[in-house]
Amino acid sequence: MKNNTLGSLIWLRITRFTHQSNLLSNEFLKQFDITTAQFDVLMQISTYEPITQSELAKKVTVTQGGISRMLTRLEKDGLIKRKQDWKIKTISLTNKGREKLINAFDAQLAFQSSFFEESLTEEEQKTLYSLMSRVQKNSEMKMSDR
Amino acid sequence: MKNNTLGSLIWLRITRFTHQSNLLSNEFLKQFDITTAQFDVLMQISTYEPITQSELAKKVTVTQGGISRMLTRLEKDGLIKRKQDWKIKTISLTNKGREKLINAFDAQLAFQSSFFEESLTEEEQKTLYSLMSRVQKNSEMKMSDR
DNA sequence: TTTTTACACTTGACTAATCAAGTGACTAAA
DNA sequence: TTTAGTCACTTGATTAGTCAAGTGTAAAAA
Repeated sequence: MKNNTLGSLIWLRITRFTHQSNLLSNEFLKQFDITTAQFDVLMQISTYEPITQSELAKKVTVTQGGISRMLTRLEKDGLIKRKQDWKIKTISLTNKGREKLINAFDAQLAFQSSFFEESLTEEEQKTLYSLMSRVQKNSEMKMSDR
Repeated sequence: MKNNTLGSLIWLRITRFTHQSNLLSNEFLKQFDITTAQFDVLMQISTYEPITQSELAKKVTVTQGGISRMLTRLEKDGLIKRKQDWKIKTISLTNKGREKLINAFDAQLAFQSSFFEESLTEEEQKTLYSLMSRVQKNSEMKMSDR
């Protein structure tokens, strides 16, 4: 077993950061009685509603099965509604869901941003964004040609 | 709802990348009959063995409960062994676990690195590493003072 | 000596995701 | 008109994690 590569060190940092910031974010969002994953889904619905489940699944990069269960939970909490239109199901926010999202939106974005604003300058954040964009696009490409 | 901040855009890229690269990595590691999370744990055990469960939990940034379940799975597969020493349990690799890790190690590190090597220059990778290190350390700090 | 405290670990209830097999409804070929 | 196919969605089995309450053992206090 040879030594750690630069790439594997970056990978570890990114993985750890994602895990930690997710935990902190879930803790933060508890005041709105919502999780990070749910916030993500609600955001996408509010942007694209009315939207089908399969389209939504693609937007949040989750499988059909994953989105099905997630929506079941959100529906149970009364945040979204599914309507059987023809043979597909159309998703939209309920008033309760819309309210919850509006309440959480600014706070959550500020919270997410704080991770970077606290540790990097504006210039460095721009650099990080451009580097991560390229890395992420590359992995997206790898996903599609499987 | 005001517009997206720079930080929230970075956050999205990082989150998506982590999710995608994890899926791809799990797919890749199937040839070794192991998952990304398991590889991570085996790596830490091999570096620090013999190690207690609570120490290990800290190394892989997972809760006590999480590591307990993970080790149950790894033990069931015969990759690690737990020994009740005094009142604490000491974890170490079995021969099977050590072999599996040695087999997968180089390939997995090369796989992880490929994400960055394919999309960034050596110089850019160094920049990304230094930026992500600072961001991750900041989130680690936030984790500890809760 | 009994009782409390502290620590290491486990477990139950839950969220969130995967894959793969299973429904249910409409569409097109036999 | 029956049959086969396709598409959108659901569901069962599994992995992986959280939190919080529970268990068992050893040391310290009563």
